[in-house]
Amino acid sequence: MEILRTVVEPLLTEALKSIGVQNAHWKKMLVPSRERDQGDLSLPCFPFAKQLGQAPDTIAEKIAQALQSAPAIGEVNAVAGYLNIKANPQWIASKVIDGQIRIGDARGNLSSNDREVLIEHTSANPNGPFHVGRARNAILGDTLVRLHRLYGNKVRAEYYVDDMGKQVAVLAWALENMTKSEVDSLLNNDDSNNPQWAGKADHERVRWYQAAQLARQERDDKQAIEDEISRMVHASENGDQQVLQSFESAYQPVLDGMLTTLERLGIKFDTFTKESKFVINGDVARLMEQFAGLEIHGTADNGAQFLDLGARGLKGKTEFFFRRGDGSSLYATRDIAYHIWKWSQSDQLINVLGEDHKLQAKQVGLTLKELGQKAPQVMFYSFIKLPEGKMSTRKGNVVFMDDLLEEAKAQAAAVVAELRPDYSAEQVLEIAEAAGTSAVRFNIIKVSPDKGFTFRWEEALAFEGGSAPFVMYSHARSCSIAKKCIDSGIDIDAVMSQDAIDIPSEMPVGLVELLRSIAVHNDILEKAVIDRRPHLFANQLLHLSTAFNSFYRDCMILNDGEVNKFNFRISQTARALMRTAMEGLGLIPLEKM
RNA sequence: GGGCGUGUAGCACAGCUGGAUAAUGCGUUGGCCUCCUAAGCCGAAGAUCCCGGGUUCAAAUCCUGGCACGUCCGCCA
Repeated sequence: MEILRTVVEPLLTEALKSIGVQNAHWKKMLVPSRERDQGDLSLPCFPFAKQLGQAPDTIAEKIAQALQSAPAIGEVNAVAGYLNIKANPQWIASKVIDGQIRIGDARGNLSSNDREVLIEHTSANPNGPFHVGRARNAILGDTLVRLHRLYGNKVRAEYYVDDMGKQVAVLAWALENMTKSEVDSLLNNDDSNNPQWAGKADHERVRWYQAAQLARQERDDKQAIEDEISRMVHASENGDQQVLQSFESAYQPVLDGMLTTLERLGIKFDTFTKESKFVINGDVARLMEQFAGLEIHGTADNGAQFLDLGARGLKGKTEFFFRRGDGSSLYATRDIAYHIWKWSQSDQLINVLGEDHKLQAKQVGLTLKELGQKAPQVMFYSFIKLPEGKMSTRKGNVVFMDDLLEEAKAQAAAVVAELRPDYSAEQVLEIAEAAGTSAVRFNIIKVSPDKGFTFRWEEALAFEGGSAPFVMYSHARSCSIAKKCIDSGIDIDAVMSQDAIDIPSEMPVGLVELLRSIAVHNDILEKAVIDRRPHLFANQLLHLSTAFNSFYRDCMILNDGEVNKFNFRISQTARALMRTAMEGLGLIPLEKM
C-alpha cells in the first residue's frame, strides 16, 4: 500500500532513530503484510536484533510505542518480531471520497507521459486459423497493451507480418497449382471443419496449405514442387515484387480471417509491418555488410556467415548464422533489421513470444547490443496443451479459437437463459457473447505466462468462482444499484459532487476490505505493467470484485428510497475501478446481466 | 548430451528481489434469498511447498546435486 508508505516512512525514520537505528536499509524491508489480518505494511525486526543487542519482539514493541500517530495510521501492533501497521480505514475512505484514487482509462485516453511503448505481439504466420495455443500470444499481448494504456502509457500495438519465406510460399504455391478436388482428395475428403466457417478464408485456405504439405511428401513430382517453392522463397528473399505480390494475395484473406477472430476477443492492432519491407528498402543488405565488419564475425566453408556470440555470453551453440551460403538473409537477420527500425519508432519495445523463441530472442538481443542498440524486453509464455497432449493441427489435436468462442457463447447462453428466464432471446445472446468471450480471455490471462497451461473445456467455460463472469457480475451489481438510485429520483451527480460527506466511524468488515483493495489497486497495476505479468492484475480484479460483493452484503446503499451518500460514493468508485480494470484485461463490462 | 523454464491441498493456480499461521478458485462439506441481481455471501475439512545437501537469526523463495515434465540447440520461420 504505497499511499500508506509515503506517510509511514518519515514517521518510522524518527521512531527508529529514537531507538538507535540510523541507517535507512530498513526501507526496503517495509513490505506489504503477508498476513492481511495483521496489517497493510509490515517491518520484520529480526535484522535489528544483532545491531541493537535486543530481541526482535522487544524492538518491534519499542518501535510501536515510539511511532508517532497520524490520521493515516490505524492500528500498530508488534507481534512475533514484526511491526505491523494498518491503514486507518477512515483515512482511506477520505482519499476515495476526495477522488484521489486514479481510475485510469484502458482505451488510452488518459496517457500521462510522452513515452511511447511499442508492443509487438501475435505476428503469427498467416497460413491458417488461430487455435487456442497461438491465441495465448494474442490474448497476453493485447492485455499488456491495454494495461499499459490503463497505466497511462502511450502504446502502439504492432503485428509483424511474415509475408515471405517458406510457409507463405507453400500457401501461395498451393492456391496457384491445386484444384479443390485435388485438395479434398489429398485430405481424404475429411472435412472435419465446422461448416459454420465455410467462406472464412483462414479456415478454407489452410486446407490448401495442409494438402500442399502432403503433396510435397507424397506426389510423384514432389521434387519439382520443392524446386518451385524453393525458387519462390528465394525470389521473395531477394525482394522480387511479383512473387511478393502473389504471396500477399495468398495470405491477406487468411490474415483478415484471423484478425476477425481476434476482433471478437477485442484484440486490435495499430500497425502492421511486413517483413519484406526491410529486404526491399535495403536495410537487410546493409545490416549484413555491417555484420561482416564485426570482430565476432565468421565465415563457414560454403560462404555462409555467422556471428560467434559465445564471446558475448551465449551458451550452447554459439554461432548465430545471419547469411546463407547463397548470400540470402535469414529470418533472424530480418528480425534484427526490424528491431533497429522499431527503435527508431519508440522508446520502449516489448515483444510477446512463445518459449520456443527464447534462443532466437537471445541472439537478436545480443546482436543488437553488439551494434550499440538496446535489446527489447520480452514476455515469454509457455504453450497451451490439451489433455490429450500437444496441440497439433497436423494430428487434428487442436481447438480452434472460432470454435471455442462459439462453444463459450452457447454454454453461456444456456446459463443466462436459466438464470434470467425473463430476458429476451436477444438479450440472452448479447450477454452470452460478452460473458463467453470474456471468460475465454480471462481463463488465459489469469495464469502466469511462464506456466505450462492445459486447456480444459470445463475450466474455460466455468462461469463462477474466479472467472470473468464473476467479475462481470459484481460490476453489473454496482451498475444496477446506481440505476436504481436514478430510477428512484435521486440526483446522483449532486451526490457525487457534494463536498461534505460524513465518513462513518464504525465500518463493517466488508467495507474495510473493499477500501483496502481499492487502496492497493494501482500499486498492483504498476507492478503488473512493469514486470510484464498481467495475471497479477487479473488477481487484483478478482479480489476487488470479491471485496465489492462483501461490501454489497454489509452496506445498504438504498434504503426506503433514501440513498446513503457515503456508501454510494464508495460503490461508484469501486464500479469505476472494476470497469476500467475489466477494460484493461479485455473483459466486457456489461451494465446488466 | 547442453541451455532455458516449470514442479505448491483430489484438481487448477497465487506467493519465488529470503521473513509470521503458505493465499484463491473448482471439487467435498455446513449455513444464508418476506432485505439494493444467490453468476453471490459466510463457515469447515483438506499441503512431506518434487527429493537430497548447503547458506542464514529466518528458505516454498537463494546456492548446489538429483528426478519429472515442457522447450530450444536448422545455412527453417
